[in-house]
Amino acid sequence: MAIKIIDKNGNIEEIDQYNDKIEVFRHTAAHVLAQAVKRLYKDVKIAIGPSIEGGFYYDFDNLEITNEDLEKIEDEMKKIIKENLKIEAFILPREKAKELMKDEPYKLQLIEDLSEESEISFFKQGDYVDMCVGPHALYTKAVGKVKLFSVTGAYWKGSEKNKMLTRIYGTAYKTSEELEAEILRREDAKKRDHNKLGRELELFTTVDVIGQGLPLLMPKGATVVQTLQRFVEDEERRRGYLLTKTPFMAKSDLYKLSGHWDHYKEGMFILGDEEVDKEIFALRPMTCPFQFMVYKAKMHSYRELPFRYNETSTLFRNESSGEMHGLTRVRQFTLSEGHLVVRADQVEAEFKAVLDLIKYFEKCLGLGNEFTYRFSKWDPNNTEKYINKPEAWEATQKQMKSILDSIGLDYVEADGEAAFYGPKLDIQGKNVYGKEDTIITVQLDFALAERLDMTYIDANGEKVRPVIIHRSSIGSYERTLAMLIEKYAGAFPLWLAPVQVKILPIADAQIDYAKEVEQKLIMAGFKVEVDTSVEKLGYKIRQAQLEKVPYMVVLGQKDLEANVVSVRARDEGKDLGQMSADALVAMLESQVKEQLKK
RNA sequence: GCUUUCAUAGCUCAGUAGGUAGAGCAUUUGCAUGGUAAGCAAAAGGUCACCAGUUCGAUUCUGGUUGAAAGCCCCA
Repeated sequence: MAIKIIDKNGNIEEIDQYNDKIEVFRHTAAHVLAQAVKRLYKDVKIAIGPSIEGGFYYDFDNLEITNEDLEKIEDEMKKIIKENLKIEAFILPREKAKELMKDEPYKLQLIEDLSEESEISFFKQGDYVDMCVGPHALYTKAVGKVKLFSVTGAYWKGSEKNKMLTRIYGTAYKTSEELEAEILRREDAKKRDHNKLGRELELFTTVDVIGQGLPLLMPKGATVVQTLQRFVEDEERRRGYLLTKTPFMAKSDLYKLSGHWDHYKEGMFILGDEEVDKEIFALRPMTCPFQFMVYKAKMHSYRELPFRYNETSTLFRNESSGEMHGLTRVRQFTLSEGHLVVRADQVEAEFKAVLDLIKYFEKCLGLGNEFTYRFSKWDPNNTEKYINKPEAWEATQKQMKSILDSIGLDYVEADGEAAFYGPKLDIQGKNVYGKEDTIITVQLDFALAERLDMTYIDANGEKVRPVIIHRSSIGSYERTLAMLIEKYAGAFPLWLAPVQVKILPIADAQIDYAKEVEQKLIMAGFKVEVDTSVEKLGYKIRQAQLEKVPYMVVLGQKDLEANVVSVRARDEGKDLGQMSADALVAMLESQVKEQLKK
């Protein structure tokens, strides 16, 4: 059955499928929400209410409610939908529009932002009129089933300088089955949330008296990070990287040289008081200037370049208090951070090699499909935030774009997301709730070599400025761990699992044998635990499953006598039967090898 | 930093309309148990996040601090 929608000029279109224009119905749902709020609360001012991925929201001023009130508003929305109000579109000239919206200060501001000659469109449903470009459903019944999720604050026009409004989030679907499925999906996402699951699996914890944004990796979490770190450092060495270990802090002089003092001071932990102390220090928020000093410690010939420095680098950033979240937004984190000092003619090849390394890590972690690419450019109007050299920005961005295009990378462009010294390729990951974070970044830097007076001697004996590529290969270990927890719902692939094999002796008589098998697996490099409790086997298996251990080894009298082990795999709950301990080691080794295949 | 909500045992939560608190799971002990998804019993465990105020008395009311959740603004 066709559903009708109406645009701002009053044209009516018939569509077959609700889902083809789902954003239209959700946008209309936002209007229904505003209408419901207006009916229930006097003196509320409306701001804007668009459809967004997965739903819609509407912003209000002068509305003080809590989550408990949402049910009441939802009921009013259902009533409006049931009333099946007809939606009418009309257009007014600017002055008339202002007259109509005289009691809606936010709408008036929006009118002010529009050009003088523009005509302004309105949509009306019953007693409610909203200024809006549409289109909308022709009748409120077409909105379908609605659900409100939360009430939060949001700045007017997205600027912290403006007033904070009250935002209500919700969603709409054609049928209640689809709506129920979405609610279930959201509940399921909660179960994978690294901030919950990571604590349950004893990967990390936080402590009030230690502070916000300072998670503690517990033995299991630390083991996963250690596995990752060894893997990254070994692979980088194979690819010609040179390891550095540089200080976690420096005098302010260093950051003044690099420009971080001017551009990033707010984000740094500063030790000492500029007014009082002769010398003040700051914990490092990036490794760049430290590794540059390693380069500068001696003269370099053009023949030596490129230099590829990497460091498993602990960084400190003084994030504002409302930002901290689990392992994804913290004040201290460890980044696989590297800087390549290259000649201009090497930029392209080195940039591509960095991407190749990143792709390899993505593959081994199984995160390839989770990522999207963002080409982050500067904002020429924001000279506060960026080094103000328009020609250099244009040239560097052009070069980066051509490299990205030449390897056929699928990316989106974003203005105003660059580093202060150059454009970035950001590799973005999404958490279980759809929120995006930068996981890995590669940056082309035209500025810092000059600021820090870095040079090499070219074939003519002249001093020349190198180009610098800033790069991470796996991102911050904390944030990557969070991605992995959510991707695998805690059931890590064998090579990453903090406990790879759990040995379950059936009775005390097999404990010595269990220790023997454990020793064999440990010597082969595997992470093993023996369950020495006196519980029944079924109970032990249940525990191992809750811990999401990849392999369980059951040892009973029969196994001991035959000198074999009975193996169960976590995945698909497969029973692999009896095998010798050596065969088990061989099986595990080949599986790890397969998982890390180039 | 801002808006809203919140903080009771290791975890999940109940409770006290102001008189210092309870359950399930986990832990410990005893008993039971050689074989595939939670055996039975007992014990232990809490300055009810912290600091003030009101009160004869505060875990409960008020204010502040710290920490947590969702979102905004920022950001790897």
